[in-house]
Amino acid sequence: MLDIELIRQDTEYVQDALAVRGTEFNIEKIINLDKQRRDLLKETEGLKAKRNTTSKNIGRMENDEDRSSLVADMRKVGEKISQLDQQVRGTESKLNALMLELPNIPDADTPQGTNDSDNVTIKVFGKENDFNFTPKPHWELGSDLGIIDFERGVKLSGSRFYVLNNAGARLQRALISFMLDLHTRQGYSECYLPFMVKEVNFTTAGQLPKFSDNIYHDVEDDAWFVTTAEVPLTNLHRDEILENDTLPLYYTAYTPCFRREKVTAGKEVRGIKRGHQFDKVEMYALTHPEESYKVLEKMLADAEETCIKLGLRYRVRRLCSGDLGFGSRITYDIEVWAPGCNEWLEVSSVSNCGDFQSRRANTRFRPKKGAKSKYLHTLNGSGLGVPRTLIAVLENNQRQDGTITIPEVLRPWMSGEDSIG
RNA sequence: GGAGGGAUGGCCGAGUGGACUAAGGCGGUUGUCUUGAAAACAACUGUGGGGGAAACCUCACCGGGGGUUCGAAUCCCUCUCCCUCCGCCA
Repeated sequence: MLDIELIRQDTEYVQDALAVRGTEFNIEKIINLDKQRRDLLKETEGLKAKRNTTSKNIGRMENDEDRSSLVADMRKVGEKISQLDQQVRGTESKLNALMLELPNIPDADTPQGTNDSDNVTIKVFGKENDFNFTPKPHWELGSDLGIIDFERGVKLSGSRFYVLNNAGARLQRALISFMLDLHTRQGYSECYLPFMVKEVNFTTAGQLPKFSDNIYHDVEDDAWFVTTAEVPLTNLHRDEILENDTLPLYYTAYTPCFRREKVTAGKEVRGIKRGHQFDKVEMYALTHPEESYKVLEKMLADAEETCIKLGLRYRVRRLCSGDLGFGSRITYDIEVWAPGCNEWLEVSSVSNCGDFQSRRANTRFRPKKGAKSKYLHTLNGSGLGVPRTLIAVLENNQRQDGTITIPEVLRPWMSGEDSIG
């Protein structure tokens, strides 16, 4: 959510700043509703003040005649008030609905562009693996080794679901444990979250109202399946005022992620790259406004370290304005190289949302004892998406005979074994 | 799923239609006293919105929403959550 005061006072700036996202937004309508709201408030509150003092006087009055005449007057005032209140409510809900549809203002450092081809690669780390054979894609490796079962996944749940067996299942669990332990050492506190949350959590995090098509939910119980741990984490401190010295707060959490993505079958969804259910370890931070850019760099470095420790070749890209997420001001993507699929796979998105989510969530901090509370900044970053990391681990560590070398850092969770197959 | 009991400020807790401008206590902040601290005493001590250059004025908020009334923490309806008991259950 943007600051209505900013929109009011610097309308042109907001209009221009949002335009770089490539969509038009009706700021003027918001300005008008805001004006209308304040005018109505002035009127209705004046009447309420009058009624309050008069009602107090009525309680003290002895003279029945004066009394009943005032009561009659106030009855009329009351009718006018409830009429105006209704108008206020109507105006506010219209205004709020429009405000919720405005995305965040991209940071000055976010490059302008229209789609992912305009994203800017700022770093490539690691050398290309020197295979003296043609590396296989993971769907071949996985099927041959009996660790990924696509057919039975489809039997159970339909297309884009799979079953992991034996070393495949263990390797995924190893990755999750490795990531959580690493992030804990990096200063994040681990938490286990509900995988179903109420609708309001999605609005707060900025996934609703815009992305309702992508979320699985049960209407009867107001239970919405998380699309990312970012959603519950954004709401962990909803409606709270945090003490100054508790910031920054760092969290890490593993959750499955459920997404009703409507991507047509084909190269984009081959293998385990894009399922309706996938695991992810998330990093999240709540910070002072003036610290969020420093924390953004820390979180990027922390996500990179995950790739480095796993021995994966990766690149870092800065997303352009047209590819930027709804709530983000600035985002780095990390992509790892998968030699079997022959492509870069996005395994992490690290974003600074500024106060966009904290306004929606009403999460504030108090800069000093007795001072006015302020909205804090929130950041999120994957650390990392598990299936794609698994793909990269399998494809990069394959040997000519189809077996896999298990990366050293994962062996503690693989009973010390050094290979699969 | 059934029956009953609850929800009041940072915390405890009083409050059944008009002085609630929410008692009292605890906690917190500041001050007096003190070499310093403790104790004692005193004052202050919620959130958000609107107006205003500011001082300040004003509105709303006693779990959420709606209603009755000139006037609601208080009465009515409804929802949520918590507790106790019964049933069911991995």
